[in-house]
Amino acid sequence: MHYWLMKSEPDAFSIDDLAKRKHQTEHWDGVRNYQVRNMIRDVMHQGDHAFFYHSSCPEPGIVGVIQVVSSPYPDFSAFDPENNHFDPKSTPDKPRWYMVDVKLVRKFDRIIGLQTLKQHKTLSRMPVIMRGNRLSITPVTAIEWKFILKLADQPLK
DNA sequence: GCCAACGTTGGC
DNA sequence: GCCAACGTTGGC
Repeated sequence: MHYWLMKSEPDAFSIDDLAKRKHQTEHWDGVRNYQVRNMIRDVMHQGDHAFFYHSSCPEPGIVGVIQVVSSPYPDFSAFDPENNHFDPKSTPDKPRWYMVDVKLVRKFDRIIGLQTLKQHKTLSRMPVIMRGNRLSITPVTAIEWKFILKLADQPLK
């Protein structure tokens, strides 16, 4: 069982978009980075939980929790020439890119902002708070996971 | 295999 | 819109 943090630009796909999908479930396509591909394909499992992170937006931060509800399978958006993430080197016979389906578990009452994440020493090793981090999916430790959930449920002063 | 050029990400 | 960081590409 693993924990993850999954980034998405809310302009492209937000947690509210996920909430509107059938069964509040959608495939997480578009990963085109080998490190991330390898984690999806080789480490990620059905049942894993992940934080949904909004990036490149007015208020970047963690906005909720999602769950991996499929095994990894070939990212078919790579096969479609009309798709932004089309990759002619990936074919159904020899897929290069993989994805999973994710389901909404909960949306936080408030965003756990990047600034908040940076304030806590417990979270100082999370890649997401480091400048220049380019991985759209990163592992989260059990300690970080619990700590962030506590933050999310802490009453506001 | 090196590395410069280029493209993308993402915070600000 | 700027720019730092870093991945990818391609010439050699």
